Amino acid sequence: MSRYSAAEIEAKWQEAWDKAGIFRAEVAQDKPKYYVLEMFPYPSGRIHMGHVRNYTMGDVVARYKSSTGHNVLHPMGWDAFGMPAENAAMASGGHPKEWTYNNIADMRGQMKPLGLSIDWSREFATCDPEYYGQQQALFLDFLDKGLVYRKNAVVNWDPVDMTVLANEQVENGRGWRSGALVERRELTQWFFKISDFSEDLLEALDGLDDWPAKVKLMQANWIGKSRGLQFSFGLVEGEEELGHDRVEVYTTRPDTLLGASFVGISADHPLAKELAAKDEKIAAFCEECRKGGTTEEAIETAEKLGYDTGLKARHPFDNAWELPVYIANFILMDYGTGAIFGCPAHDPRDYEFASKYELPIVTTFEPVEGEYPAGEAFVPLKSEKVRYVRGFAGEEVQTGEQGVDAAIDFCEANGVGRGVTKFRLRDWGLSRQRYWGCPIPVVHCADCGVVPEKKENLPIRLPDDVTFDTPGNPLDRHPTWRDCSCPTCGKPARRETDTMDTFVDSSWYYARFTSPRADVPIDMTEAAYWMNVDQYIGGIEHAILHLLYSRFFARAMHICGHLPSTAQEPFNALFTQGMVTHEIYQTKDANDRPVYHFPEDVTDGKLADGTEVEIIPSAKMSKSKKNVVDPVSIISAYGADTARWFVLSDSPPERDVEWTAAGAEAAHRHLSRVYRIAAEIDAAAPADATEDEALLREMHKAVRDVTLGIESFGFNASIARLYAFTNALGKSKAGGAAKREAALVLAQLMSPMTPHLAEEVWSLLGGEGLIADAPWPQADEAMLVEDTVTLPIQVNGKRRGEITVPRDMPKDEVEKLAMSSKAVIRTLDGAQPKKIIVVPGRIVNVVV
RNA sequence: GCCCGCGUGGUGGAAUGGUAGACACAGGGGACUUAAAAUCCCUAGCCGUACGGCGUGCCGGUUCGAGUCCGGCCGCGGGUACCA
Repeated sequence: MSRYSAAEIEAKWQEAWDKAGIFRAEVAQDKPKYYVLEMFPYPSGRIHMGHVRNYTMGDVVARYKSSTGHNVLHPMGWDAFGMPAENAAMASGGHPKEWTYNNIADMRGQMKPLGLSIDWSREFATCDPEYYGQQQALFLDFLDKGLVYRKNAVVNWDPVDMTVLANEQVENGRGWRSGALVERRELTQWFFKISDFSEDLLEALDGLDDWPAKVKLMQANWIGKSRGLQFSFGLVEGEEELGHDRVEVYTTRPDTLLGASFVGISADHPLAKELAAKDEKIAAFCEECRKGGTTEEAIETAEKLGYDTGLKARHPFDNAWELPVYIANFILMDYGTGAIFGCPAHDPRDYEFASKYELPIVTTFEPVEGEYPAGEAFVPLKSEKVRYVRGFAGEEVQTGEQGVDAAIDFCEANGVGRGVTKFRLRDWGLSRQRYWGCPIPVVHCADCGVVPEKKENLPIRLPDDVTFDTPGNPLDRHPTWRDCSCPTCGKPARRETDTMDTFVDSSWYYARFTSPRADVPIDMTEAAYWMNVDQYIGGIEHAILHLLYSRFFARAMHICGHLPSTAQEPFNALFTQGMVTHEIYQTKDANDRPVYHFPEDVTDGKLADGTEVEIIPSAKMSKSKKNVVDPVSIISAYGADTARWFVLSDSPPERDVEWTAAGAEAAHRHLSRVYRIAAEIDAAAPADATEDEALLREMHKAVRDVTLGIESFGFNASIARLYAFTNALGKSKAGGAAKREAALVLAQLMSPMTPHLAEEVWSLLGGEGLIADAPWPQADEAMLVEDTVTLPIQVNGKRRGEITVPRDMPKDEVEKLAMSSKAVIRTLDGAQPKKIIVVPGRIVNVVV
């Protein structure tokens, strides 16, 4: 008997699958289709365990669906544009294109040995001109339909490198290379009108039954629908001096209007700009407000700063009541009207601000019962009832929600503003001042203005002859690339040098996979058959942006005739998987700074020279912490099936999984055991045919449980069940025929996770054809029914004993039996039960 | 700061509101072996010699019954619109 040799087996079966071409997906109208997609990888150059886990999960689904009669589409591609390629070019002088395509070749080479059931004929990279050219065509169609426009928006500006920085390139408010203090600066940028779809994107979440509730909640909060009051404060100084006689504000808490203590405006508000033009101190303060990065986090956590403009605003309910007007650094021009009224008593930010500038804090409502909180803003849930002490509409005691509604009604009736619905969702700025992205296909003409490029001129290709020796966008400083002629008038003109956000690339790749070589963005016949993605799998980090942008894109593509209306929600089911983590091994250098060590250099908590390492609990694998395990080395040591089995076995798929060397060895030992059990089935062993039924019952239960596990993404549960079934098979004294049947079914149940080993066992035991082509086994209901059940017996909710009864025993008989059991008699000790609860087939609880 | 998650033995984890710890790792004991490896069997939450008590991050609540539901804390992770 030969031993389990993953290397031999895996190469053999991968070749067999290739030869049979079974993963090639083609339209077949007579079969139900199933489209499985994992979020495609960024080509960093090396696959990591997270990829192995993500793609193995997709592969389990793909192989399972295929064996249940579906025509499966399971493609793979590369999210190939982005900053790391440019960073690599800056660091080591290469070219982003060369770097990216080399990385793709490397990663493809590392991925293929995993034995994934992928249709590689559909592979593409988003940096292929054939892909981004079609993306440019989509952009032009969007432009034509009014879904794209230009406006000013703020970016992180590095005043030393004279370049725009990404948020991750800003560290503690400074540019990562220059170290200069970053400023917010306005640029004219291209935008997608995603805000036109706010209501639809929000409402359609309800229909996404197979999406995680948390993702839908996050998206709903992100879209942020709110109802509030828009009104204006009249300014005490008239418009002769200012050009402004009022400040328009939006508030979601108009019920607290009598608690107003100041009016705040953004440093980018037109009024602030006007004041800044006349007053150097105000100008300097507005500059101060623009310091730091553009992230919401940076703005929200920065110290609250305000500047009293000296202007006064009149309270809308009382002309004599004057409020100071402040410019404040925490008010965003992008949201609402760029101006607020401050109600310190019921808003933490306003409270902090008012405390700092010694502004009044006026309570408008109190708790119905209990203490009013001291030293902080009182902000109960809007659904909670409060007592209004400075209310002006509705009941004295009502919920915040009722108070807001009543306040809006009152204000509208009295001519103070109007109730409006607003969304937090902002339009999607897609301009990037970078080289390695899809060029925006428009031309700037001195006479015609901004003109779309002609479709027949697409793709607008990136030039290859660029350098990265100086900061900034190489397209801007290229000697000739910008030169072109105006598509409208033919005169010399200049190309747009902004490229697209890489989120654009990943917002439609799922649709392009249905017709990856089409000379239009999407072949509608193919899309009609293959869309939607039936199961999408990827990381929770994409819960908001990528998925929201993709949902918008599918709608926009439909409007432009590139997707059927049924594909406007492109992902039927979503699954978000956890990360692969590993413990971290650390020692300290002479200066007490941490030094990290690779897992392969640590044995029993010691380095080769005997130095003890400190073990830090598991964290996401990262190169800087050296807590990485390379899938390539695992595959060469144990085989792909072991890696696949392990990443699925130890944790629920939505949670993180910790990679441990011991776990990987155990996985490999188990697979060897399965191989050995299968190989030994033919050998003569003492057999007892009366054991057959017990084994076959176990088999049918395993079929039921493993199938249920796969269908509900409980891969770890399926694997636990497979361990148990393997143990039963290993110990069984049943006859050869029953064992052979059980082992063939075991191979089938394992085939989505460990396809190579499954094929080997299948062929060893005389299975017909490829296991990858065999139909999924069915559980026989008759074999699943148990005659008796064991019921735990509780007294006052504590378990005191158990009884075994026929499964359909009537309640009162179960009750009698329970009451006469030794455990109950002893525990009751003569006491009379108040109540006896019998849950059939589940539990008996005696309450004293 | 704000939004969303997660927290169970020495470890990874299991558990439609119904026997907490399935399955596995590490551990302990044993069989086989001259010995080892491999394999197989048994054992195992914690405390207590038995009966028993305590246990799912912490505090409180709902329930006959809570890991699971509700409220409040603590810790960790994801997102925060130019990382992908």
